[in-house]
Amino acid sequence: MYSIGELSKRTGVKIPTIRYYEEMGLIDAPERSEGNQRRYTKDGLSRLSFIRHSRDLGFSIEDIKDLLSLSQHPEKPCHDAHNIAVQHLADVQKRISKLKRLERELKRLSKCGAGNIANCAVIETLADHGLCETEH
Amino acid sequence: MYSIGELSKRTGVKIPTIRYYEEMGLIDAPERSEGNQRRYTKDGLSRLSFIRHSRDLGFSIEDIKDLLSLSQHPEKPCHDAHNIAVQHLADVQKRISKLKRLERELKRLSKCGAGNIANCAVIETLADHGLCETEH
DNA sequence: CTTGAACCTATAACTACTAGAGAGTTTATA
DNA sequence: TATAAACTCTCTAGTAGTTATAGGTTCAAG
Repeated sequence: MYSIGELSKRTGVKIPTIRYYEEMGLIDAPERSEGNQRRYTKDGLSRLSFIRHSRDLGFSIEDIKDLLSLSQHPEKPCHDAHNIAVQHLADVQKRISKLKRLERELKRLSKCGAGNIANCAVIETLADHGLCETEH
Repeated sequence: MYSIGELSKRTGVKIPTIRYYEEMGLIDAPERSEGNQRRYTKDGLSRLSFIRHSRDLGFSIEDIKDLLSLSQHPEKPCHDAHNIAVQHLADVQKRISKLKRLERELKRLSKCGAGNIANCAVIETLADHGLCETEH
């Protein structure tokens, strides 16, 4: 049996976040001690690790709910889990290419040689989208 | 003079968002019509464009406040604007490399050949961080 | 003058947490 | 066994940057 603090240390998930996950229905409400404190089993620990790990990989709470309920049914086909991962991969790739465009723009922008605001490329570029090299 | 709806169409910023920016002090409260509706000038339009453009580039509301007040003082040196942009560039580059690690992991993860959940690499990997190739 | 679109304020929801107050519980040590 | 330190409890509110909703008012065209 782990207290919430121990669970937190073992998984790296902060205490209020664990309680938040409980409220959101990601983890079951655990048993309580006589004094009403949460007491977790090994199962609770591994479920929270799963969540932690999924969050690290950027899955949303909703996605994780789906993944968790899938993982509860080992006999089912895994298209669904697969689809969630592939969809998420697509999202990540979209974000990467958007950020790369942004990086190019900011690099250009930060090469400002002017001495004062009046001729500063940063301000000028922000004021006028037409000066941009790429669309965003 | 533009109504809020016209301003919204011209800048691509949604109406509630414009009102939110006003509340946050990013834009000045504009004059009102006799019936208490907002009426914007060309200045209001270009200020909002500046904001829109800065948000597109991922600057925070606070950064934009600084950039706006800098742009109001053309005689000042532009180190500050420059610093904000450079700092932001560093953030963006950090985000990119984090996402790329994630992309690698997800690509590996989504190549799941199993037929059912029991052997599905997606679920398995999420359940056990030890199976990951990279740190995250 | 009427109608319908656009506008007003105020409030709540969203995501995924984090922080704080004030009270109760558990555990380690004297 | 007493007490103090550390931990946990619930509840509320705050974060960023919007978006949505409700119930009412105003504007512009026909």
